[in-house]
Amino acid sequence: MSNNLNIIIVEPSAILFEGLQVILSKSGLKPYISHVSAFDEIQQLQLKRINDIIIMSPAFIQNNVKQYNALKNQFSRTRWIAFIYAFYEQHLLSLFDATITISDPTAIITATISGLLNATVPDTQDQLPDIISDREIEVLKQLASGLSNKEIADKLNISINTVITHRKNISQKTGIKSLSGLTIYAILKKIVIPEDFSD
Amino acid sequence: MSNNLNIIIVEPSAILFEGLQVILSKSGLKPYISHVSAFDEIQQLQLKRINDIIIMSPAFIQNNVKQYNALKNQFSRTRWIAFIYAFYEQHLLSLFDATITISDPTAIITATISGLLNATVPDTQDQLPDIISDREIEVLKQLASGLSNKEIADKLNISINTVITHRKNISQKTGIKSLSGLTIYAILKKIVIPEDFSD
DNA sequence: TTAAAAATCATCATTAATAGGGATTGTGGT
DNA sequence: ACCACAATCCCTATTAATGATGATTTTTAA
Repeated sequence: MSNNLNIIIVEPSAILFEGLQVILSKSGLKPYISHVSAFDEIQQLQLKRINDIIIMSPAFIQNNVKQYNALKNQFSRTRWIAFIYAFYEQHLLSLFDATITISDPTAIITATISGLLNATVPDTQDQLPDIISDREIEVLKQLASGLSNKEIADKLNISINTVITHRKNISQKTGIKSLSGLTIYAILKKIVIPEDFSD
Repeated sequence: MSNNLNIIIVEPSAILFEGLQVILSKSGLKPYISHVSAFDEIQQLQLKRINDIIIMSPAFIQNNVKQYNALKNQFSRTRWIAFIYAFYEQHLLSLFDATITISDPTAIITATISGLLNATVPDTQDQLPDIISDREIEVLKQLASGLSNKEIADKLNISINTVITHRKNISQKTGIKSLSGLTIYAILKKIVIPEDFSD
């Protein structure tokens, strides 16, 4: 088995890419590092070896899990490392083989990658269940944005009864009954972004 | 005026420090860069020149605004740049002279620093006002946790009328009427933490 | 080609919340 | 002593939301 380690960093931020590159270069793993800025560029790559590692933010796959799973199947020997600098849900992180955090010291990062290289390839093919439907997400979004059932009905051009039904289904599926709970759920699911409401 | 730029990066993350250092080195500003890991270490530094720049996360001053303001007074010629890789409230960011985001490209970062060096020193001494009272915060917390007016009344051992009044006052002070809006406000003000509701 | 979801709409009774208004007591500051 | 504000309480009318139950029409996946 060839020994040269090939790391692809998928990261639009110059700071993060450069920082990771420096840390990895210092690690003693002597990796060949390449850089792509966008998730879509991964498809153009040729990844066939067990020593291929992709490091990227879970943000890329957040609304793209299907495409990610397809890529994982296509590049079955590749190891995928989540590079975390914000909160992500556990089920998203569980789709990766390992995680690196922005605050990890060099030693931990090196150990994480070494650990991956020595480990056997796991084939847990967890699928994260997108519990709630597209329309329900739309309703939840409006809900978390502060609109009343009536306002949502008007905005989405549906009857208020439909909104109420959607809402009931959302509550049933998530087990969350309170509006504030649903709002927090919407934030955690990145259906709404708190920053957008700074006024 | 001496021309040598002195940048102190206050950043515990090795990745972020290294990344910033690479970007800054590439910038053409030819800075002398030093590294401290903790906020407290700033006090030990000797900063007297107008070409001293501190780059650090707003997280350091979040619960420490007084100490930060004291340092700003002590090192009055120093420029302070917020290094952002998470959401921070505007009033916190306004305490800085400039901001750098993790996703900023090299050119923007260079321009930000150059801009600071050419600008006159502003002396806006904003203090962040805590608009809502202790009891109101308590009510808001319960509200954002999903309790109804009645439940809050029972939990805090007050009448439901009092809860409603508190709530009215909160809405009046913040200008936010919807429960979801108040929930987001509570999250932004760190009155509740979304991660605590992962169930 | 079916069966299972998703998306739509509805009624009725009950409970919760909102928008007004007003009131008392205590405390900290000038 | 006075003012501002926090914290407490109350009322009424109106609007909004919930729970329970039911149904039809599209989509989607096996």
